[in-house]
Amino acid sequence: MKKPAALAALAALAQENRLDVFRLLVEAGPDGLPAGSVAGALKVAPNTLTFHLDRLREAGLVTVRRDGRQMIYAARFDRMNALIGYLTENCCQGRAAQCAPAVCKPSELPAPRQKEHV
Amino acid sequence: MKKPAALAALAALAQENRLDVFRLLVEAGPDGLPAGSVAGALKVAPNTLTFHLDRLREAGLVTVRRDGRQMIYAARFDRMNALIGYLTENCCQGRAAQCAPAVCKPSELPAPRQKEHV
DNA sequence: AGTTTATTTCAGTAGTCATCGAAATAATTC
DNA sequence: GAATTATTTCGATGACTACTGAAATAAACT
Repeated sequence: MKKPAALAALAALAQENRLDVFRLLVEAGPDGLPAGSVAGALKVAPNTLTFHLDRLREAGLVTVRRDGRQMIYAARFDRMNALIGYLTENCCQGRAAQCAPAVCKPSELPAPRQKEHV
Repeated sequence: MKKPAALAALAALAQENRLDVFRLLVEAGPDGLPAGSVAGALKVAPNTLTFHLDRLREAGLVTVRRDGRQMIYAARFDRMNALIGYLTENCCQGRAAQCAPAVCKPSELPAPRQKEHV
C-alpha cells in the first residue's frame, strides 16, 4: 500500500459514523449488509449514510453491489490489512519485541466456509 | 481501546505530515527522535511540526521527553496495536480465514482478551 | 400506469483544520 | 549576561468536511 491510499483509508475511518459503519461491516463479514440495515443499526439518516459509505468506498475500504433495490456494502479486508501493514512497516527496525500485534485473533475456527467476494 | 481514543488516533494519523512523522517514529523505535531531526527528515517547518506532534501526543500516539534543549518524541506501540485491535475486533464473526493479517511478525502471540463494548 | 420501498443527488451552511509569519520560552555556550 | 540553538505559542487566513432538507433515481408490487 502506498501513502495516498493509506491516507485516504485513515481519513475515511477518522469519523465517528464511518468508523461505526466500517466496524459493523467488519463484524458482518464478507457477505456485507444492505445500506438500510446499516442506517437502522446506527441510526444515521439515509442520505448522510450514503455520503459516508461513498467516502469509505472511494477510500477502498468497502465494496458495493446491488441486490434488487438494496445496495449491499461489505468491508474489504485486504485493504484493512494493507493499511495495518503500512502503519507497522519497518516497525522498530525489525526488532519487533515491542510491537506485539493483536489482529483478528480467533482462538479456534470451526469450519471456515469460503465465499466469493467483490 | 474505546471509540473516542480510536477516533482520536485515526484522526491524528489521517494527515500526511502526521502520518509521515508517526511512521518515522515507528521506524525509529522506542528511543525516539528529537523534534529537529523529524523536521529535518521530513522538511516541515518547526512550528508546523510542533502543531502536528502535539496532535499526535494528544491522540496518545507519541510520548515526549526533554533531553537538554531537545524534545524527544517516540511512538507508542501499545496504542498503535490497540488501534489495530479496535479496527479488527470481531472480524468476520470469528471466521478469520479472510482476514489474514500481516503485522510486524511476532514470534509469540499474546493471549486473546475479551472485547469491550461502547 | 401508479404506489411503495430503498437509496442517492443536490445546494446551502456551520464548524473544523493546516499552514504561515512573528514573537516567545527554554537550555546551552561564550 | 549576552548570544546561540531548539522548540513552542499566538493570531490570522484559506480550505475542507459533515450535516440537513428537499428532490430525484431505481426497483418491486398492485
